[in-house]
Amino acid sequence: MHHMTIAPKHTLFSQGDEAISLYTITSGTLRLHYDLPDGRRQIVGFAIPGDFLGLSLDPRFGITADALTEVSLCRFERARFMNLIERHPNMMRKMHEVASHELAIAQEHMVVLGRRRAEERVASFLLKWWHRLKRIQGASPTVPLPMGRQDIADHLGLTIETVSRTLARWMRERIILDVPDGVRILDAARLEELLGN
Amino acid sequence: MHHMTIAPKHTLFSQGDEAISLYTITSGTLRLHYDLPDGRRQIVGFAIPGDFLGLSLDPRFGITADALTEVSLCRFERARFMNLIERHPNMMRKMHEVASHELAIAQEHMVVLGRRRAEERVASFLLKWWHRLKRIQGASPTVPLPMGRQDIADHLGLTIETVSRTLARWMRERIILDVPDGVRILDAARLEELLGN
DNA sequence: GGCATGCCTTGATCCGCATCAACGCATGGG
DNA sequence: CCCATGCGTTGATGCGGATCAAGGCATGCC
Repeated sequence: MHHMTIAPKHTLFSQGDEAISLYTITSGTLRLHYDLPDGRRQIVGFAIPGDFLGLSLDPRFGITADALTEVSLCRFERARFMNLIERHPNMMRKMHEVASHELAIAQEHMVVLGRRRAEERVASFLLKWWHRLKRIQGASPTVPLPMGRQDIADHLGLTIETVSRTLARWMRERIILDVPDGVRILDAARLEELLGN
Repeated sequence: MHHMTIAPKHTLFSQGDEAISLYTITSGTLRLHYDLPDGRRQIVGFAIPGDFLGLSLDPRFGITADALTEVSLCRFERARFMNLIERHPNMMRKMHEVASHELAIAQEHMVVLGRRRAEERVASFLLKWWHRLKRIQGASPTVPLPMGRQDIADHLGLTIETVSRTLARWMRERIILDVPDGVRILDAARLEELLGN
């Protein structure tokens, strides 16, 4: 086990790399994405403190992880970690719990990508991100957005223009307020409504 | 542990149900879907013999599973199963392997839903389904499609019309051949090409 | 300062797929 | 048989979001 830090825009691991390590994040945000050879990109999620990376048992990473901010994390040599953990059923159970919870999250995101309209997608993203950050920064209505507009677009299956226009409209309508490096949520109820359950 | 059978169009479990059981499929096909209150539906996957259902540790099912064909399966009382399995690290490890593999599948499907065009989506579906069935029915170029066109559409984030037109075009172009309850793949290389890697 | 670079915004236009509509065809029940 | 029902196909039209294009505004380097 070994502490480490990576700088913004640097890559922790890439899709196809041998998955010899496993990480837990202690500070910062990463984006997790799958890249197509022609440049199209799908961000499958963002990782924040408390999250695990590489807990899959596949021999290679299926996705790329890179830092949006400065990121601190603990790195474990995987073979050793698995060895250790297999002696502790509770730990193993916990790992499985985390993995299967991530599966549920992924399935919900499929609904967003497959069946929701642009505005619903952005509302879904903003509300989910906000709720997720509560564990870290409490219930503040100010939501930091360390990812750029293009990242949000690549997470939601939209273009940067559509994301930008949607947020701009909400600012005009006083649903959100533009603040440095994020937004402040003024009318969460309205956002829930736009989400359309 | 207990064998059981369910009839086509019948529901095994619904989203929100208490997840007291866990299943392994021995024959037949199910669709797994997430429903929005307004009727929109996302099919997150199809389950075939060998697959597990309900191995998540969430107390409730996040999705609905219903039978497309007659389905046979083994049902386990979950608490008992988990109790048993925690004494067997190898089993637990296997469960985790299955869950994390499903997560990888789900992430790949996000790319399809978020970043691929209609024709690529259908090609992706057809090829993946075909490869998956090889484990069951060998390498035959005849692909049974127990799911209807609407199900394919709801899996791919398209409409039934787009799926129907795409398959019809491929039939005209002799890429596939219409056979009862499925299609025969005549030109797999062309499909791979249409997938665009 | 001047200029380049990266990121975001805003407007105009376009197009891929959804929507709307009609029809075909099988199955089953009276 | 007739008719209803469910599912798939096919064509015509429309629209939501992509694409194309231009400009704004930081930041940083020379």
